[in-house]
Order: sequence, then C-alpha cells, then structure tokens
Amino acid sequence: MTAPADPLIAEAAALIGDPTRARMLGVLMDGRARTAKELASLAGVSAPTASGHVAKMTAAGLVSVATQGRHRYVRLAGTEVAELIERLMTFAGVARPAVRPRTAAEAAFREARTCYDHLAGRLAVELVAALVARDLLRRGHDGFEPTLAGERWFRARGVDVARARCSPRAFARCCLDWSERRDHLAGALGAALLAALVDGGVLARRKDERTLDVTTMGRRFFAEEVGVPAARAAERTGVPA
Amino acid sequence: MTAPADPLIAEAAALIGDPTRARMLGVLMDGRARTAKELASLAGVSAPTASGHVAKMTAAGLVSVATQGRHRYVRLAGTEVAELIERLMTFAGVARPAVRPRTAAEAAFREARTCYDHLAGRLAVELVAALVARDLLRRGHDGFEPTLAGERWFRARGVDVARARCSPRAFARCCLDWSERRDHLAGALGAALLAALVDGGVLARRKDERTLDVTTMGRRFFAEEVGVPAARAAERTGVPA
DNA sequence: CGAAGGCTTCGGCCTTCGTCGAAGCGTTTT
DNA sequence: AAAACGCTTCGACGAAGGCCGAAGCCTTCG
Repeated sequence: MTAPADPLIAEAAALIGDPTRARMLGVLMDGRARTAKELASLAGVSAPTASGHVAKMTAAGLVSVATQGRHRYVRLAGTEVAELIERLMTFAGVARPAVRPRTAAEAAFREARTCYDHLAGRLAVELVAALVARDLLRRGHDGFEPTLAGERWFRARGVDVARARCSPRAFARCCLDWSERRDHLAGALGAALLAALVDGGVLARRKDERTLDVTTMGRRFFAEEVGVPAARAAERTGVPA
Repeated sequence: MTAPADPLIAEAAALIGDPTRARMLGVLMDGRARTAKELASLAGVSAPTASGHVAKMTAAGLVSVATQGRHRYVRLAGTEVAELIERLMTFAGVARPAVRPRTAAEAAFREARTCYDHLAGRLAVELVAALVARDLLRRGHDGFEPTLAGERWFRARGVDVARARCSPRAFARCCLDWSERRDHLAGALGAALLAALVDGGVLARRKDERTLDVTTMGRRFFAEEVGVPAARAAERTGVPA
C-alpha cells in the first residue's frame, strides 16, 4: 500500500503540469492579481481556454478569484502555492543545469525578481546575508528575527515592523531561492520590505514580469547601505510585449 | 513574458501528475531501492507500463536506476525530489482538509513514517521539539546543529555524528512535515538517526510501506528518553498485501 | 434603453499519452 | 546448452483533456 495522499498530489501536480497553466502560475508568481483576459493573452491562449483553466485551478485551491464588477481578478491562493512552485523551480534547476543565464533578460531575472510578494534573486540573498552579518537580522527558531538595531533599520526604510508582526501570516519566514539556492526573506516582513523598496524608488517592477529593475538610486542603496554591489540594470532585451 | 523556467516546471509537474507515477514515487519515498517489477505490482500496472514510466522519470532526473545483473534497482534521485513531493503533500493536505485520518493505517502513517531516508510524522516533530527543549539540538544558520551534549546523546544511541558531518550531503537540514506542518530532522544526521533507531529495535519498517511501527521497546524509548508519549502501535489493518 | 465589453458555457476537433499483449534481448540458473 | 527470468521495445487501442469558435449571461457605459 502506498501513502494515502498520493492521488491528491497527482491531482495537484497534474494541474501545474499543463504548460499553459504553468505559464499562468508563473505570471501570478509576482503576487499581483490579473483579470482572466490578461492571463489569457499572457499565456497565449483564447479567453474560453483561460477561463476553463482558471476554473480548474480555483477548484483545486491553487488560485482564488475575486469578482469586481464585470472583471474577475485572479491571484495565487496563498504562500503555500508560491512556495510549492518555487520548490518546483529548484528541482527543475537542479535536474536541468542547462538553465544557465543566456539572455540578458534571464540574467536580470536572476539578479532581482519578486517571489509572490517578497524580493528574490541574487540581490535578495545578498541583502539578507549582509543584514545578518551586521547583526540587524538573526536566524531564529522559525525563520528570521530582526534585532533591535534591525528594527530601526527596517523602520528607517519605511517598513512598518510592528504591523508586519501583527499580521496573521508568518512574520519573517526564510524561503529557499531557486536560482541562488540560499535563503531569502519571506513572510510579512519580506512583503513589507519589498513594498517599501518599490515605493521608495529603489526597485521598479516591469510591466508583465516578475523581474525587478534596480534604479540608479537603487544601486546606491544596495552599495552604500548594505554593501552589496548591484549589477548594472540589465538591458530590457528580449521583452517583446 | 513569463519566467524562463516555466516550461521546465510544467514538465516536472506533469511527470508527477500521472496517478501511476505518483504511486511509484510514493512507494520510493521510503528511500529504499525497488526493482522495476516490484514497482509495477505496487503501482498496479503491467511490467511494460512500469518500464516506460521509469524511463521517463529517469530522463527527467526524478529517479535514478542502478543495473545489477538482470535486475534494475530504482530509487529517488535525491533529497530535492523527496522535498518536492513532501511539499506537494503539504499543499494537497491544505487544499483538501478532508484528509483527516479515518483508517487505523492512516493514523499510524501520520504517527511515524519515513520521509526518504529519515523519520517523519508526529513522533519525528515531537522528538525534535524535545531535543531542542533539552538543548541537545539547536536551530542553526542553515538547519539544525547538535550541542556538545547533543552529540553525546546521538552517539549513545548509535549515531555516528562525525561520519554524518563528513557526508557530502547537508548535515542536519530541517524538513517540513506535511501532516504535522512542523519541522523534523533531515539530512545526513536525520538519516543516521533513523537507521540507528531501526537497527536498535525502536522502530520497525513495514514491508511495502513508509509507515513505521513503534516496538514495545520503542515506546519506552520515546517515553523515558525523550519524554514523548508514543501512541500504541496501530493495528495493521487495511493492509491487504 | 441599447451597445459594448468581460467572462462563461457548449459542442466538436484533435493531439497526447497511458495501457496492455506479444515479441526480442541479455543475464542467470540448471 | 537450454530454460527461466527480468526487463525493454513495438504496435495498436482507447480514454482524457486541451483547444477554439459560436453563442449566451451579466455588468457597465453612453
């Protein structure tokens, strides 16, 4: 006899296993909500097809939809889904070492991107390492924990630490970065930090991607404040529409 | 544009998404190697079908095969695969709360089982919690780290800590338990501990399952040594062959 | 109130892929 | 050497499911 959960994992995996649905989930990995039509065009299928996929993924708990007027906004159902997909990327990256950055777009993607609602990529793991090295952040019993000086650091950058701590979700989880294979900061604190960095003009979201661009101000931020040299913002090549 | 890794994750997920292959992977989750024929009968398909599945999973890096005479032994390719499947179970368990233990076999499965090559289930997370509470084990910067007293504790139970530390794989990772949703001990140390507990007659492997039975001696072990009350060994019901 | 836009349902086409029996190859045993 | 065994390849069958166009529902806008 095999584990009772096997049929269930097959169901979930089969759902992610369709290329079109995988593309949709990849789009949603930036944490933003999308209308069904956007998803359709971004995934390269017709509206009816996309609608069917969204229905299936909703039933399985992969995504959730919110109706607003004549629009239906689709987003990932939660962090568990984002973590699952990130883990799949980790495996795919290990199994296929051929995925070395070839294009400038991919290099930029590995440099800085969103992972659901927080920052990921080389800059993210370097930032965490620097914060730990300066004793602003410590690895706690279940994720990270900022020190007193660390809380000041976060607040000075516009992060409402107290509010993040009150959040119903985990405060400061660690999340395995699939391209770097090291931990970065997730949880409510990670989400708040990303929001603050974007609001503060340190990072800029691209239109339809998870890739983040480091602004000129951002390069100064990472170099001076954290001691992490940020690569020159990659050319926006290979990004048709 | 979407993440460059999306097609790859779809490929991997689609592979796990087939019910038969999921059953095979579930069987292999105990870390033991199986012949193709064993896998076929355990998954309930013919030999040719199983052979095709094994070939596909091998090409994708999910499993690895070792030819020995006229036998071909199949095992999981590595811990990344085990972690990925465990994560899928976590999601499936969340999305479908209907997976409450109904049968005695399932209850036993949640009590103690193998996760690839280490111990998982309620007993595993309780054991780790007790070890941490007694300061025999600490959460380190990347997984766990036994204290000096902890190393003595492990050695006294027949675990070769020094050898585990020299292992090429991670020494003492933490691994999220899908049924308990708390961390248990993985990595080389976790594998060595499971081996020692089985060798020492504390736990007994079932024939074709991941479920572990706690022996009479084992109940004393968990109660006295660690302060974790082990449930009575579940009846071996619902286990046809 | 009619037109327009977003989304879903329906019907049908088509590809993909899991499945097995039969046959073939290589190893082990007698 | 012959027989037994484990495994794979081949060929064919059939079910599952992704895909789209047309049509219909609902909300919003003019």
